[in-house]
Amino acid sequence: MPERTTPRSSYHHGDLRAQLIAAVAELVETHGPDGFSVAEAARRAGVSSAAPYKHFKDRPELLRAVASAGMDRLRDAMETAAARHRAGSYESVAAIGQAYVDFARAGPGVFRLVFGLTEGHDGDPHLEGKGAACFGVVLRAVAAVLERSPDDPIVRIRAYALWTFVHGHSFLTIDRKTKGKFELQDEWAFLMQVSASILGGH
Amino acid sequence: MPERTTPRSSYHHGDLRAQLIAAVAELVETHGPDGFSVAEAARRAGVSSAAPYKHFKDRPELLRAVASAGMDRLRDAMETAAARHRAGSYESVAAIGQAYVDFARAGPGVFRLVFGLTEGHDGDPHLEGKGAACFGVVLRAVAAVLERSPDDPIVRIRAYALWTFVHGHSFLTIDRKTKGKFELQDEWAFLMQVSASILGGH
DNA sequence: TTACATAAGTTAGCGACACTTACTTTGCAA
DNA sequence: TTGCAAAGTAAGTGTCGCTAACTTATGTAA
Repeated sequence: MPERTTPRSSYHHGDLRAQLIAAVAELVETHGPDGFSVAEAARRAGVSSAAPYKHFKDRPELLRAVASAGMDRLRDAMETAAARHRAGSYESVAAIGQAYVDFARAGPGVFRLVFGLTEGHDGDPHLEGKGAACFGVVLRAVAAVLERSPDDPIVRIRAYALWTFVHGHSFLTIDRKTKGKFELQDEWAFLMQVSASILGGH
Repeated sequence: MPERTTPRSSYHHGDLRAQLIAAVAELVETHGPDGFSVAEAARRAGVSSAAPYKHFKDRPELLRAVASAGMDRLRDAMETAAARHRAGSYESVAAIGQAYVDFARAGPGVFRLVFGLTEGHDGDPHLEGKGAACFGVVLRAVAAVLERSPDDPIVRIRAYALWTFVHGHSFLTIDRKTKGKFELQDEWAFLMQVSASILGGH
């Protein structure tokens, strides 16, 4: 466990904000969302325990920044995954779902943070905007399949149905509630089948 | 905000364990999972801050007890809901889902606790058993619809698909990510449609 | 180049909390 | 009645969140 990633030569750190976010993301992953402390993150970045408060108002704001960064990575992963398939194909939709699940599996702590943070942080417009952007990726993919506008209610409700499915599967997966019900290749088949079933439904 | 529910007459409390669990459940609901403190719970129960440690090893064990009690209530609600409909009907399955969502909406904090606790509390056999019992309710209902054994792989996978759907919808609902996509009566129709679609699928 | 406002660090300290230890009160069983 | 274990208390330790007051570096304007 590295006490400090890059030893500091000067009085000023230069990259503290980003390093704090990274440290917290790591801590959340290993010690759980409540098992992290601002002090410990500061220690890892090699600064005093008061330094973080020059960059973040308080502990929740730091957590929110981690969640925000996580959402950026999630949206990026979804977009990349979708782009690997023909627009309008079931595969493109399933791939988005696969990226979602993979993201959750790769960082359960951050994933939980991203989707469990609305608790005390109600209605942060910044975070809500990023959430909407993520949903937008799904909307566009579904719209392409159905050959309709992303604003069409039918598109929205089917996209939502897909989202709930994938979201639930992700959560149950990282909570280990699945207990060997699915193997890796089965998961892709599962996602494809669900996508087709929801998008092809009458 | 009541400082103490039932004033204590004797030195011994008599019902501290249960009152602590109730106090924590309330605190989790209002202040979030990390916004509660053992000290505050003790204060509400009218005892010293050291008293809880006569009943619970540490903070996580107290949280686990709250989650465990929550799971009991959830399973009970699911069973009650299922019993209100004919065994083998789609309604019985949808009703289980509705009970699940209602439970989440009624107590988002506890719900999140129940399904987010596997984080640091990996593999508590007690909790896992209760989780399996909840899934058992779904399994039996699905088995009745499909007229197969609850151990049949087909039953298990369809029950799992339903679970992911309802679970995802619950989470997105309490996270307010739905933003007026569904009204109350629409939700029942949604659950019925999904149940029929998954259980009636080829 | 130099002056200086400001950004970004520091130490010191307060109150709260998790948890321990040692002590006290009480109910119950022999 | 006595004695013991269960269940409470008070006091203390180390950590944490956060603030206040201070110091150091940096970029800009004269």
